[in-house]
Amino acid sequence: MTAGLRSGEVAERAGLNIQTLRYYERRGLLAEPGRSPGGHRLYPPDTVTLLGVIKAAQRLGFTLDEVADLLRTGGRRHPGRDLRRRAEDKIAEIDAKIADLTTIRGALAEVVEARCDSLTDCTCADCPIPFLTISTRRPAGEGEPA
Amino acid sequence: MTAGLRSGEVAERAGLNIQTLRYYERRGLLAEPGRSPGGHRLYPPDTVTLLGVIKAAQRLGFTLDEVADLLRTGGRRHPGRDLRRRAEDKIAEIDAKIADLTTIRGALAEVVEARCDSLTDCTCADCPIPFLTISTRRPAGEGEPA
DNA sequence: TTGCATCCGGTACCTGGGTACGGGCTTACC
DNA sequence: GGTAAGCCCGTACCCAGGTACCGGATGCAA
Repeated sequence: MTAGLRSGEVAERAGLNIQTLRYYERRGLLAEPGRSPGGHRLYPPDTVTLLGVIKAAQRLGFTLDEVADLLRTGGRRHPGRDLRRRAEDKIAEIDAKIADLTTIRGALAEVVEARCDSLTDCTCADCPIPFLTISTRRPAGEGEPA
Repeated sequence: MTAGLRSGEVAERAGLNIQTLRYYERRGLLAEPGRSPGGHRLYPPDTVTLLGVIKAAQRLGFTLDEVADLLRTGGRRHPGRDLRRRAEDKIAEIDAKIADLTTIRGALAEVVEARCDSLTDCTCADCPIPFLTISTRRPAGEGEPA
C-alpha cells in the first residue's frame, strides 16, 4: 500500500488550497479519501488529475453541481446513455456560447479597426457595433416563460 | 423637457428589476439620473439601450467593473486609444475561450459518438478526452508568478 | 521526547451579481 | 382630496464558489 498523498501535496500539485479540497469533498466532487490512523486524509495519486479535469470542466462553463453529476454518471451502472444525453445538451449550450463570443469578437475587432471611440455613441459613421443584436437574445441555455 | 422614464418603466423595458437599476447606479454603470420634484428618478430614454449594451457585454464575459470602465473610457478625452487597447486584450481572452470551448465541444462530441462511458476513466480504447490538455493551460487572461 | 509543520473539523467570512423587505413619501387618476 | 400604484432609501439577504481562522490533534525527524 503506497499510502497516498496528503492534502497539502494534492493541493499544491493541483494548484488550489486545502480548504477547496474539503469543499469539493462536501460538494461531492471528490470521494472521501482514505485516512491515516490519526485521521489525516490520504488521497490516491490520480486525485490530482481528477482535480485538473474538474477545473477544466468548470472553467468551460460547467457548474460544480454539473461536474459532480457528470463524474458520478460516468462511474455508474448506466454507462453511456445518460452521459451521452448530458453531453449533447452541453454541446448545444457550448455552440450558443461560441456563437455569442464570435459575434462579440467581431464587434471588438471592428472597434479596433474602425477606431471607434465609444461603445455606446461611436462617432464613426459605419460602426455597427452589434452589442444590441446580441443583447436581444436570451443567454445561452436559459428559457423563460411569460 | 420630456421628463424621462421612471425607474419602473426602464426596468420593465430593459427586462430587469428596479433594484438592479439602483445597484448599477451604485456601481457606476448608470449615471445618476434626474429627479422629479418629489425625488423620483427620471431616466433619459436611451438608458434602456445602454442597459442592453451592459447586459450584452456582461454576458460575454466582462465583469461589471470592466463594463463600467469601458463605458467611462468611451466618454473621455482619450477617444479611441484606450478603448482599443482594452478591446484588443479582450479579443485575446475571447479567442482563448473560444479555443477551449471548441476543444471541449470536440471532446463531448466524441463522448457522444464513441460511446464513452466516463469522462475520467473511459474504457474506450481510442478516447483522447482532452480535458487534461485544457486543464494545464491557465484560464484566459490570467497570469501568475511563482 | 521534543518540536515544528501539517492537518483536523467547524464556523465565519469574502466577492460578484443581484434580490427582497420595510416604513414612508409621491404620483396619478377619479 | 382620497386612494392605490409606484418609488424612495437603507439594510438584509441570496447563490455560487471559495477562503480564512481557530483551537486542538498528528506526523515525522532529530
